[in-house]
Formats: sequence, structure tokens, C-alpha cells
Amino acid sequence: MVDTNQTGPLPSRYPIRVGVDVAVFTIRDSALHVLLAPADVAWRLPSDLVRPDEPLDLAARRALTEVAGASDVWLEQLFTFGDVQRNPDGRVISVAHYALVAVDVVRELGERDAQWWPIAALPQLILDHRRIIDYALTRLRNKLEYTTVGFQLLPQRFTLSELQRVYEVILGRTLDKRNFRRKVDVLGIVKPTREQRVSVTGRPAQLYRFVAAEAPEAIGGPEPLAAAQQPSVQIARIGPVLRRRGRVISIAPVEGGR
Amino acid sequence: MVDTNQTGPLPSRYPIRVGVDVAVFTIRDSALHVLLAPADVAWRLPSDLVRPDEPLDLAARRALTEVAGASDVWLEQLFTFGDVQRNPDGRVISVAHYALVAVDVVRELGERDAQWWPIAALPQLILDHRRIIDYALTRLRNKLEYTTVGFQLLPQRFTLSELQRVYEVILGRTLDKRNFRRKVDVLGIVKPTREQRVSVTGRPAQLYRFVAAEAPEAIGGPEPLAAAQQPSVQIARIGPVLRRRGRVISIAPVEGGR
DNA sequence: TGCATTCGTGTGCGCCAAACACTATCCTCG
DNA sequence: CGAGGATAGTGTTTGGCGCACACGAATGCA
Repeated sequence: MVDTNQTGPLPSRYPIRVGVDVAVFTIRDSALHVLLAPADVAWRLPSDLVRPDEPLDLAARRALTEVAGASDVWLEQLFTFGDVQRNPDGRVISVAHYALVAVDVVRELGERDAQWWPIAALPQLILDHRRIIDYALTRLRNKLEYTTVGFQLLPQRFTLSELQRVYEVILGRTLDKRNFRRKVDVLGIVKPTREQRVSVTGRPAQLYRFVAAEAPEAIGGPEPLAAAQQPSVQIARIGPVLRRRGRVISIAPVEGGR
Repeated sequence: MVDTNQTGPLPSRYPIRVGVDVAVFTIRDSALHVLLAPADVAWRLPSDLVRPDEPLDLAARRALTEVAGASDVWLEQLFTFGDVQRNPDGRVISVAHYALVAVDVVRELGERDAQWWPIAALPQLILDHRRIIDYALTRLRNKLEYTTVGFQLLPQRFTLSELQRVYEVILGRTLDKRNFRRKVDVLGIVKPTREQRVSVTGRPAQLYRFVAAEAPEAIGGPEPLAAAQQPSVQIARIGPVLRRRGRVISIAPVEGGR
């Protein structure tokens, strides 16, 4: 066995390169969008090679920043794609990430011709980038149900209707307003501010801000490692109830009893 | 931006190496165990460098096979650890995997001195291997609740009590026998065989075999990509109910209505 | 001042998860 | 061969929670 951890001198040419791809999501006009850059005839995700002295997540942030100036971006590792043939130009494994940004955080699209594309109508993408987006989406949908990532898509101050729309857009279905508000209330994850949003039309809405509910407490969420690299916001749990269509039952009973 | 996907000729020396580490779990004596190999004063996970023409999951399987002969191993990518300093011997990123094997599938421990260690009492481990195991554990616990991975830890034929013990051992708490059996029954994921297990003591138990319940149907589980690389068994969903201690509520309502 | 638009609020019902205890079957040993 | 030990197998009740559902309030504008 070649011991990964105790290797001697570097092989003179180790022919596997390591890259990062980042699927950056935001919500514009009540629709989920991904950030893409042009690549010849098709489009591609922001990407880059990992530098020798650079952690993976920083490489991902760098790739993102090169395409769109943004700060305070929530970002998480997704999956590492390592098919031998995924890149016809040699062996490049890709540590894929996905990121969530509030529209108001994105300052500008740096690289010319970079664009937001609605996920409902994506253009042709190079390599396996479509697959990366698809996977990021299912991950995002799942994560939405047991964490508070959703808030990453909103500005600091937001209305409950805006929050609800985030959930509706990502989950792809409408939610009941009263049930939604009751849950948010019970969870205690938002606090009203003194401000109101004066909308163009209709009654003004109360503005809220996000407030972490539980202490991190090392429950060991699905991504404890990634979490350690993230802003603390991510840690608070909205609470997991994952069910699918039809009867779905877990073998394991719910903890905590009645 | 350096375009990962359209790079020119190889850099003559690209100094990042890519390895795999594998946390292999099994259940022995009603306790969860991990397979470890000796490494100087400490212990380590089965690991290896990824070969230039080798997919990541195959590298992981190879690392596993070198330590313990086994076939039909369920294996999934876990996370890619890329801290710059994680390996004092140079930049090696590790695509960590975890695997589940039934004890009867492990033929033998190939490398001398490789051993099963109970997760309750692990020895000193090198590098970040302890962290990998911890993360694999939380992933396993979560996955247990919305997939049928648990069956990977059992032989082809098993009793319901054995199945229940798998869940109890991994979740670290006891389950109610009747509730457990009712759920398994409702899910329709096991079928009784004509055989019984003659135990040393007590009433003989009916033997069952695992049966995928739902068609794959591309619901988009948490790991659709990994799933595509897996035996079909993994796909059937036991059904997700993730709850934690205390009141936990999801913002998103349950689909399918009442 | 009326009309359009968005905000904000409570109840009732049905389902599902959890709690809970006893009989059946086999083996062993005296 | 009978008693005891061990494990297998089996239903009912109850309470909490998720879902469905409709209308008055506040504002801007014509």
C-alpha cells in the first residue's frame, strides 16, 4: 500500500490537477438564478485551479470573486467529481462547491459577460457543470428543510413575505402564509426591527432580522466540518422534517419522546 | 481566471497530490467498529494515492481491499479535506470515503495487524483521521434515517432483531420493538424467507431479506451522484424523519398533504 | 372616497409517532 | 420430562403536530 500520509519526496510529475467549481445561487425576480460565465459556445461555472498553498474553500471563494464581487458569501463544499474522463484536457478533479448570496451583496459582475441564469432555463454548459448545478440544487432543497441557509439569500432586513418567497422559490411550491409564519415564530429565529418596508403598493410590511435560535451545541449537523468553515449563521437549525410524497416513514423513532 | 476546464499543457510540477481515506464500518458484538491499520505509534485509516487513470471511488475501494478482502462493499464519498497543513509531508488533499460492510463479507484482514476498533474506544490516529471518522459517523447516523443504508451492515438473510440492533447500535439508543417492526412492515422493505435462524437459545427467528421498496424514481436523494455509483440497493428510501431533541420544526410543510 | 394590493392573524381536524406487556417457542439442565 | 431461561412475535391507546382554510387592516393611487 502506498501510504498517502507518509510519502517521501514528491513524484516529479504527478499528473492529477485539482480544481474548484462553484455554483452560485441567488434569487432575482422571484426565481432562483445561477451565475455563469461564457466559455466558447457554451457556459460554465466559476472555476479555478487550486493553488498549492491555498485551502479548497478559499480557492472556491477566489473563483467566485473573480466573476462577481461579493462579500459575506455563504459557501459549502458539495462533492468532488473525479471521473477520469470528465475533462478531455487531462485529469482534473473538481471539488465542487455551492454558494448562496443575497442579490444586494453582489456588487457587480466582474468578468465581462458573466450572467445570472434562471435555473428553469439554463443554457448549454460545458463538461459536467450541469450535473453540478443539479446536485447543488437538491442539496440546497434538502438543506433548506433542516437548517437556516435560506436566510443567506436575503438581505439583513427582510419581510416575512420575502422569507416565505425564498422557500417557495427553492422548493418549487407555494406555502401557506399562516402556517409559515407560525413556524417561524415558534422557532424564534427572527426578531422584528423597528422599521417597516414601504412597498410600492399595499400595506407596509414589518422588517425582521435573522437571529440564531439554538446555540451551536455541536449537534453534528450534516456538514459539521463545512460548518466549522462557515459563518456561524449557518449553524442554527430550523429543524428537520424531511418528508416526501406519499407515506414516508422512518425506521428510527423521533428522539425526545412525547 | 485560470480556466480549470481548458488548461493547456500540464504544469511541469503540480505539487498537490490527491489521496483517498476510507472509514470502513461494520458491526461486531453489537457494537460499531472501524477498520484501522497500524502506522508507527498511532493508527490510520486505509488510504492511498489516487492513480492518474483511476476514478476516486475505485481508489477508495482499492485502499479498502488492500487492508481487508471484501466484496460488495457499499461505499460513498464523504468530504474532501484540503487544509494546506493537514499533512506535514506536503500538500495532499484527501477525498474521504466511508464504507459499510457486513461482518460476514469481510474475508480476512489482509495487511498484518489491521484491526477492527470499536468506535467507543478508538486509539490514537494520525493526521485528521479522527475527524474523518467522526464526520463519517454523523453522516451515517443521518443517512440511516432516510435511506436503507443500514441493510449494508447485515448479511443477505437476517432477523428483524438483528436489523433493529443495527439501528440501535448506530443511533446509540434503544428502539421499541413493536414500533420498529410495524414501520419496517409498512415500508415493505423486507420479505420473509422460508428459513428460520436457529439460535443458540430462545425461540427461532424468521429470516428476512431486503427488498427495495420504491422505484428509484430520481427523487433526488442527498447523494444522487454517489448513488449512481452505488449498488441499486442504496436507493430505496426508508423515509426521512429527522428530528432532534426538543421541539424541532421545519419551515417547509410536508408535501402530499393530509 | 373607492379600488387595488399586500400585510397580518386563529381554529379545528386527522394522522402518525410513541408508550406500553404479555404469550409463544425453543433449548438446556436437573 | 418438567421448569426455567432466553429470545421471538404481536395491538391498542393517546396526544402532539402538520395541514387546511378566510377575512379585516393599512397603504397608495386614481
